[in-house]
Amino acid sequence: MAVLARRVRPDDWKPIGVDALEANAIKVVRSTDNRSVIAGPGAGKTELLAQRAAYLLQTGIAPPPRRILAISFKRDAATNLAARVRQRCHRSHAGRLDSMTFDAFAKSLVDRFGQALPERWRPRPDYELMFPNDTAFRGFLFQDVGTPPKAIGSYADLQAISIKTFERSLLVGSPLPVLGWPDPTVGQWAADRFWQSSLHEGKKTFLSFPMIGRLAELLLRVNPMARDALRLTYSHLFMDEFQDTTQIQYDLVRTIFLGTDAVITAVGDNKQQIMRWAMAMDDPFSAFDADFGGKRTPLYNNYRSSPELVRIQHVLAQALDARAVEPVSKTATTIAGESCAIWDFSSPEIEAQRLARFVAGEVKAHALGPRDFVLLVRQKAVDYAAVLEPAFRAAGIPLRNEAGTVGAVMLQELLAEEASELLVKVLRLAMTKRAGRHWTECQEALGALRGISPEDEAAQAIFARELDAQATQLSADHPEPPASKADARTIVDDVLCFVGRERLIAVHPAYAQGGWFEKVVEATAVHLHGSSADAADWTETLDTYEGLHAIPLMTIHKSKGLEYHSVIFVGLDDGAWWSFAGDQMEATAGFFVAFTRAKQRVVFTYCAKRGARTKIATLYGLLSKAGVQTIQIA
DNA sequence: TCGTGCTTGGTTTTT
DNA sequence: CCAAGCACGA
Repeated sequence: MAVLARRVRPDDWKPIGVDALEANAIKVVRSTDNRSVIAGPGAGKTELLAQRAAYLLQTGIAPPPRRILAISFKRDAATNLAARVRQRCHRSHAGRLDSMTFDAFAKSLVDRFGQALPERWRPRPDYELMFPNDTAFRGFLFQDVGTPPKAIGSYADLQAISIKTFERSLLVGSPLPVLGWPDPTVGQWAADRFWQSSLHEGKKTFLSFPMIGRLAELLLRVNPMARDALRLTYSHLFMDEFQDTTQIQYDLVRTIFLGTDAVITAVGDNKQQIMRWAMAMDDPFSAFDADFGGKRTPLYNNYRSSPELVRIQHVLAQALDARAVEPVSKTATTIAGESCAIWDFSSPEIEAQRLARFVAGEVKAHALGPRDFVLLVRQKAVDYAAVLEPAFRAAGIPLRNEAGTVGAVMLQELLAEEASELLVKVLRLAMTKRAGRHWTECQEALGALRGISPEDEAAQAIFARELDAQATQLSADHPEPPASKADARTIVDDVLCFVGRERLIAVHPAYAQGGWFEKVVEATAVHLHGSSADAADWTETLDTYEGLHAIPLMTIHKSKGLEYHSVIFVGLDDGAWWSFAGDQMEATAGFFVAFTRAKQRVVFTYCAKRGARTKIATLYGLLSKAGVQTIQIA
């Protein structure tokens, strides 16, 4: 018998798990109208959405059986929000939040209703995903597309179309015309050829995510039943990282929710818009305010960074938005000395050695872990890793390139994969002592996969016994960490056998596509073997696997949404920032993102051997304006 | 086969 | 901006 969650009266509702929210945050949490929340880094945007979800669900303002749809741009953001709501709410409440990425949402619509599309736009039910690159589009435009009919245009007209224009404007730039383009230009004719051949002319239908987004919008436009089903389902919509919204995503939301009773909350930060290359709209907040009557509600607190860092951040923020308001830091300074400095080194080798010694010293002196630090670079993390890694190893701190690849998968991506997470959970349970915490985690994760209800105590007890037996068997079969790659693969296969390959694939649609599952499984084996190399036992192997004691190295893009005690940005020079002149705003936004990851300290390093600092003088100018000093290190 | 000079990619999300 | 890869001529 399920325990029912008690409903709270709106007046009695209090934020959960936080001391206080600022006035505007409370207003948004309790809002009954559409809001655009523009707030800087560390303002607690995700926390705000989690609190609002709790408020709507616990007070019944989102009345059952209606649900909340939370749309994020990245997978980890979607998972993160769902996890926070689960922490704060009863299962029966948290279960009425659908937190997913835009792409997952659009794909679910095409999978559910796609067969109701008019024939010319209907994908085959067994369609496959494609990730076309410039080469694919070039091949299509210069070869496969053929010659346009005379009345439409010439081959030369066709050649005049740039790849970017074709990919972004013609193919998916605007909503699809139900009956096709009535009087097509050459570009529209070519786009239609691409659509038709992708949909109907191959052995299978192949669709990219932007194409899926456009099909989802079309199917809701022509199929009012499907559209009304969604409108009925969702009483509230959240949109995270709204500054990164593309026209495709925006059009889809507009088709579903414009003119309905759904209450929309969009949160984001224009100053962190570093995804313009991925077709993010110029100013999605203004479009939202105009179309949906969104009411701007800024947040003024910064819960992440020290007052000194917030002061410097504001100097950078003003370069991105002249009207930016300086946030109020809610975090105390805990370090002695400068919060920010530029360190000027004579060679990359000396730089590596000094940085390693610095981090090792700080870790020792101030009870910090390697994970409190991050090494950020603009690009080419492998090249930096090659120089930094030996120095950090010598100082007793392993360095890990999060953007590095194991097998065919990027490390950061692999660790977020369900297959990899389950592997670690099962191995921790089976191979390490005092596995109490791992026991609960394992039982929850595997139980969910098997569809065992947490309330069904009898089934849980039977499953617990099976889990115990399997864990004992695993540790008997593999008492030591793998000595070879083949060994590692056997262990991974044994664990998957127990977890249930089919179950895993059934729950995660991505694993049914192409060869992704096999790639992930192979990568886990490769990484498991690699992690056992210098490890004395299973605990050390699994710690290394998860990178628990390693300092992370990553690009600015990968660091978005993360936070660290100390940020060390390596390579503030023209070389790394080659694209600065091309799009100053986007580059400065990247600089801002890097800076704002830090809670207490930011160090920039420079080395003349890597390049000059004339092209990015503006960035140095901003730091100097904020009073940041350059220190020569001999 | 080698040197020269030109083009291109790098930062990258999504099942 | 700079490194790598390519085409082309000697």
